[in-house]
Amino acid sequence: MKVTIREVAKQAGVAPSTVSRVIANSSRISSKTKARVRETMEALGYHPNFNARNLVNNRTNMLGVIIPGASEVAFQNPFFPEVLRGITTKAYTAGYGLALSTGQTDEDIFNEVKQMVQSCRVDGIILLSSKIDDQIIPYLLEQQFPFVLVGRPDNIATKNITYVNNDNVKAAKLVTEYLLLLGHEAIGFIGGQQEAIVTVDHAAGYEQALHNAAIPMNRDYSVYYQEVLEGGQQAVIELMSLEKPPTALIVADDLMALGVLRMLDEMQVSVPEDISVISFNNVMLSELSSPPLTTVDIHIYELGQKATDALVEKIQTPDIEAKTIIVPHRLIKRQSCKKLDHLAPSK
Amino acid sequence: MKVTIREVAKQAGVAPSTVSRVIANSSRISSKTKARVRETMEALGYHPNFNARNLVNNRTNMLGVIIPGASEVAFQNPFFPEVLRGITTKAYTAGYGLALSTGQTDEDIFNEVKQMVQSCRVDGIILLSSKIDDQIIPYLLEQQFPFVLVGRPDNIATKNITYVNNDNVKAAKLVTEYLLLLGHEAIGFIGGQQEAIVTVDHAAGYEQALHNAAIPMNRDYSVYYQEVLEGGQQAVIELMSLEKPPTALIVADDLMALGVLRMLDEMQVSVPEDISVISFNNVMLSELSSPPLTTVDIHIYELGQKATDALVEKIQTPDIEAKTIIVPHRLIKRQSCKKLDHLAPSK
DNA sequence: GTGAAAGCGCTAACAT
DNA sequence: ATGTTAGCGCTTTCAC
Repeated sequence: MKVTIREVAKQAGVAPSTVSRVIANSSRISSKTKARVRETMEALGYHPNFNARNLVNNRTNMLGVIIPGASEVAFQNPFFPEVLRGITTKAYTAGYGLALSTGQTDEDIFNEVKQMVQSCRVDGIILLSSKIDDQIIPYLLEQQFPFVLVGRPDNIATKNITYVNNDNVKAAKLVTEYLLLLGHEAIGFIGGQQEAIVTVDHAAGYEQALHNAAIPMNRDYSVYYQEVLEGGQQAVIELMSLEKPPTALIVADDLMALGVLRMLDEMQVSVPEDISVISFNNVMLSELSSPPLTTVDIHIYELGQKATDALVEKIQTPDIEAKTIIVPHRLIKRQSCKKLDHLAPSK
Repeated sequence: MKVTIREVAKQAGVAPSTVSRVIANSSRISSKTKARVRETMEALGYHPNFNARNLVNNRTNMLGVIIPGASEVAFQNPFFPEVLRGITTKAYTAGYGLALSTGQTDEDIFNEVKQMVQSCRVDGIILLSSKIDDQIIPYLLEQQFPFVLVGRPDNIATKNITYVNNDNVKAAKLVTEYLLLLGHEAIGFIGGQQEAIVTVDHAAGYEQALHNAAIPMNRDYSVYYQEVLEGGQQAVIELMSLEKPPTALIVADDLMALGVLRMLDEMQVSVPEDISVISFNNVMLSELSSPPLTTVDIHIYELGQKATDALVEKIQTPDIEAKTIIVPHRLIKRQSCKKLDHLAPSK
């Protein structure tokens, strides 16, 4: 059936070990033999058996990519395809294949990770965003298995974790300060799922900015929704029915912001005239909404690339020390925010 | 380092083969031994070595997923994450892992496919959408390697290809007829990349409908763009600057339609009052645009699921004959289409 | 510079 | 019902 190293050897009149050395391009094989062997490999259509190599080398040249929570849900958000793009390009150039997690529940996924690790399916793992009380990270640490995290660990103090993240606290602070500068004080905060670390960080940045501006926190102004699209819509209902509704909204994610815009539109509240909206991620679609969204570009693609680079490095240099890579963010001003009216010159 | 089958055997006082049989849950092992062996496996933290198994079994329990063209570009479109979701769930329940292609150029990808096949990296392959003159399919056929195609083969007559598709001709016809019913005759067609089979089918359906309605084709009304977002925008410029611009637009994809809406908005052309827009896919976002898009739901998620089911079946029953699975489509009427004014009762 | 042989961890005859 | 043994296809000492 499949052509093996022995047949190549026989055909080329050398020993199997020689063929193996040719594959590895060993320096102690005469270029003449190399040429001859390569020729027969070509002629016979030889391809090394991946599993046999893996078995003896204890390597797979595969990277595991763990999509958190339900990939079911995750894939609804352009964040994941976008990191995947970044991962993909770097994995390709580094010569690694990608194995995707398929589990839907946290438990399934944890089992998959164990599988990948224990059964030598992958050489390293990329964890896409972490949640509070995650059990995967401690496990990987204990196993001393190479991995990188996109996002940050629950407890920053935890040593030996290489992660690639944005400074989400600062980004949220920036966004809040921007709205404050525009004269808004009643600023609503629509966060993503509460267990997500990014949500925690966003909330922290938001609070810091308000605190620095000496604006008292209004608990009613902070709401959290897991569902991206419906979440945005429900959040608007919740916030806009307050006695004193906010004049500006910080939204966890562009997609969620689209839901927000939609609901606002239905309520005949116009953006940015009646209310300002700002969000995070700068997903491709954010410039296509009406109005185009003011948002924070977090360079998702780069997160994926940097994570992959770091992982490959870690695999190839096991003793390398853990790194923290912070990808910068950037405020993209478009048309969804406006100075609060009573501050406008016309007043 | 890792604990092997021998150690479990020794520890449990049995032969390695017995342990192997316990793993396979062979019926000819006493339940007493099974229990004992399982216990020691647990105690020692044994996990079977994936590569060793693969080597002897010639299976990998992995499915290759080939993202066409540049995954770079592909991932910008929600279509791929969405099929992936479908694939993911079914792969998980069937006990298969997923290996993603990472190549960016057609050539890279073709090499990856060859790798996957020749080096026994995967048991089967899912091809996500096909192009004209694709070289992968002939190769896979020649190798007699299990694969399914999402989309349809270039030449339907080609035998032995299992594929999962929509009836895109019919869908495009439906859409055109719907617009005709609304009184539109000047109907623009904004297609995706011309080499994509889906584009060819869409164009065919569009032409059929016009033909049946005895409306002469206006060549200027058909334009093709590869880029999803900018493509939509450019297409609008091209079509709207015609002497007699269309009163309705058929757009290859929801995302592209968002680009179309955006540009129309900039031109102060209002949808659906001034022009009707209809598209394909019913991606989650399509109901969030303003106005919400009338579109054809092609059940992308189901395409992924069905494809995976078919592939798994094919792997497990190699001699099964090729199937064609057509996933039904459905017109989702929202607010982007309207009766042409001169037909309205007020006229 | 090249060959012979052992072994990676597992499974599947073939014994018993 | 369980043990023995021979490989799967490759790499890698160790000889020469």
